[in-house]
Amino acid sequence: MNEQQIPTPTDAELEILQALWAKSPESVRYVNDLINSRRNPEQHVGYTTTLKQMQVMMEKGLLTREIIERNHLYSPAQEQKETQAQVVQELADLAFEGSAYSLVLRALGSGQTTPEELAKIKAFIQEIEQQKQ
Amino acid sequence: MNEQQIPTPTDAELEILQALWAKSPESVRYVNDLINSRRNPEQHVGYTTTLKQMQVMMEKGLLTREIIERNHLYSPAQEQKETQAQVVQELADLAFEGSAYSLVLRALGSGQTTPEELAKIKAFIQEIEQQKQ
DNA sequence: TTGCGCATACGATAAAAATCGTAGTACCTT
DNA sequence: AAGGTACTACGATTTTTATCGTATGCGCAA
Repeated sequence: MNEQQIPTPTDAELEILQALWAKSPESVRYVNDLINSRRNPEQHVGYTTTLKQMQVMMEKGLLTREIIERNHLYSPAQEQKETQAQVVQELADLAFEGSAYSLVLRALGSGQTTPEELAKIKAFIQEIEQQKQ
Repeated sequence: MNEQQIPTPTDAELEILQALWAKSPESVRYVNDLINSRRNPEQHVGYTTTLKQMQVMMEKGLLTREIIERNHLYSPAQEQKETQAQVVQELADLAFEGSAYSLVLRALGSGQTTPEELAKIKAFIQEIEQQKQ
């Protein structure tokens, strides 16, 4: 029986997860540095803030931890794609009447995607269509 | 000069916007009823909660208001598609390293889209590709 | 004309999320 | 052995978001 029920991450938690998706297991120091390297200096976040955040995420079941040489190394408890699917679904519910379809249209419509990416998306759709038969 | 700088809506605010995208201008009563009709009774939200929320949204510039026969009717200050593009971008930044492309792949990958929708998405991509030439 | 129903205003509170300060501990360096 | 450095634990605070209670005003029906 799957009794987990992992909550969907908050914004700050997603930022941390993103760091760990890039590389894990990793230390709080690594995560904190990476996050701050992506922010402008005015909104740097303190080390203990990230630490506390990650401790809370452990309790929530969002992260796992291993202790190596008295250092704590964290990893995401879920696969990246699972979490991503979860947050996309949440946004779809909140702003697109639950329709992943209209979310996709909007994402494509804002012109951020390159021609190569468009081609890959088409190819991906083909794949799905094949499978479904 | 466009001096607006409208903040991106919170979750509760998106719920309200969704109601007004369906029909506007409309009253607080309408919005509150619609929201509650989509929730299970345990988490119904009080009328004054929605009212207050919408008043705050006015101040933030998310809604506009007109007074007709001493009733207040609200409308979204932005087009639906603008706001939607905004929140998609935000989610992309937060969970997809800023890439709308990988967000789209994930949305498509979770199998919520029907064959018809897939076809329409392909068609839409064609359109974009035409335009770009 | 009285009072009920329905509306808005708005301060207060509650709940959730994010940030930080301080203390404690271990290791290394001198 | 003492001091510096780097780590974790954890309570407390701040900030943001969400919810609500109470006061107040207006129109309509009895």
